[in-house]
Amino acid sequence: MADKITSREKDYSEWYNDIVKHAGLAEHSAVKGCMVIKPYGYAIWEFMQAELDRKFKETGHVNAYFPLFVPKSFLSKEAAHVEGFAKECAVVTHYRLKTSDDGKEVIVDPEAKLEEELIIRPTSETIIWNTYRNWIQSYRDLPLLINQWANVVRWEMRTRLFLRTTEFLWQEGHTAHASEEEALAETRQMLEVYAEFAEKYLGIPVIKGIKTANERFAGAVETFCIEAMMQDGKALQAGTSHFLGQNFAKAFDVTFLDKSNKPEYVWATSWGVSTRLIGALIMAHSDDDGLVLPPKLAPVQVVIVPIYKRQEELEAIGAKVAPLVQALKSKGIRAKFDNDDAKKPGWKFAEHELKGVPLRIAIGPRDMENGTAEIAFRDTKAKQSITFAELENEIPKILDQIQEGIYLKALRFREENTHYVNSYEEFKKVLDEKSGFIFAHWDGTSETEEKIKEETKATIRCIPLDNPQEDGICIYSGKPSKQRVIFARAY
RNA sequence: CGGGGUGUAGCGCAGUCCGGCUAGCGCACCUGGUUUGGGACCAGGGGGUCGUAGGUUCGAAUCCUGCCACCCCGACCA
Repeated sequence: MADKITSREKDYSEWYNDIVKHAGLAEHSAVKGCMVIKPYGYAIWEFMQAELDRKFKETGHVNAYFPLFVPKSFLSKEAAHVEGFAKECAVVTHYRLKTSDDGKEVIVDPEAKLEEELIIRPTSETIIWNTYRNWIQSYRDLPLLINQWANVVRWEMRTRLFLRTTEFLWQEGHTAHASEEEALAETRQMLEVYAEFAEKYLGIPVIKGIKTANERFAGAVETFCIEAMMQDGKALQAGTSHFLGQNFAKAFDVTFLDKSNKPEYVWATSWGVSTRLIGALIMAHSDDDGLVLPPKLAPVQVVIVPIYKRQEELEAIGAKVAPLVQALKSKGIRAKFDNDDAKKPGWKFAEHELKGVPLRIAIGPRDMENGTAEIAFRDTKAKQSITFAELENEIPKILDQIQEGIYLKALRFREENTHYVNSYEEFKKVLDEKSGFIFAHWDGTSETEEKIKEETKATIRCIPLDNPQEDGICIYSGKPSKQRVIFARAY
């Protein structure tokens, strides 16, 4: 195995970068903080999109598209919202370029200054609520259940491929409801959609919870989230669903007439997941040999590598394999016969491991004689011989088994790295020596959360839903507490 | 924005300290041959404004100044 990939133990960040680069997922672009998502990485995003889009439609949502640009004045209409995003907005000030007087370069035409600057959306609540005002008049117009697939820009100081880039791709759902109960139900429903997607597709176990005031979305009344654990024990927020109350309805004057002909402000939600999920996928499952993909999101699920000496042998293997590939494709399985004559088997093995292909099948002269094949599992590295005739029926089962195995491995990892502590000393010790999720009592104040963050870099990731209630004392302040919350260092 | 590091062929690097012939190596690529059950081998070949702009010098990848980009560690955040 060529040492293309830095080991996780040696340098976790480098390992992550190596995976992204060598598996061909993305690369840095000529624009600071922005990435080029390469075809292999984008294919994974497309599988995510397809499944999420299906789930959104199934729950009654429709897609629409709103502008990239937001008038500056819109952003300032909701106080908490503007405060949350003001520091990271890209601003368009001019609409024309011209050639400089010496003819050597292109400059901004000072004559072409915009009357009102345009913000490149960091999220679309404002432009959408400004639009919804015109769409909503009566309770009969509700609920309004819209999603959009879009790019957004947040001018972060420090970026990391997929995890935090200046521009990223996401979906943002924005819904309007006639009652608080209904909006809350929608918020919870979409959280469930995300959680199920994370566990069934990404193979990543997540904890559903509520954010504390410090971590809440700017402009939300309540932020729900799914939190995942990465292999270095750090937490990653994998999706959020916000109950916005009537904050944006009031800011943009969105009212409806209820059944008794009384004007009421609309209740709102918004929810989103982004290309960050690709980063989660990498950090949850991959190993020192490369990417490990759950079958449901793998662009190639099964690769068949022929082993041969002479051209006739390759042709014979090709002829044997073609009906299998066809049969698998008709079952919806993404199978590939890697008959590239320029690469040797060993090279192909390494390459497909690097790219995370879940299942590899090798067929050589011995197999041709015996009517067998060698199957190799990417996730466990296990290899075994199987009769060729069984492949067609076994492969779908094996892929399901791999999908499940990846999830269970991640779940076991999370359980092994979840700790319960009862004192601040113990808290700091566990955080430094073991990392992971720490369940501890907290007095419920922002001040305490702030202090702990300053001193340890750990934040409250969430208060789990259906959290068991138990009396205890806050590890920091010693004040009484009714429940434990999850602390962790986070991405 | 602070601290540290890097920028030389598609990729990975040496050369830079101490300026000097035609800028080198591995991988990849092209041609031919031998190979093929875990990143094959031999022979021949193509590919470079040495990040960029300026300066010093007879002469700059090498010295000086500015700028740009990226990586790692912080602060900010999804």
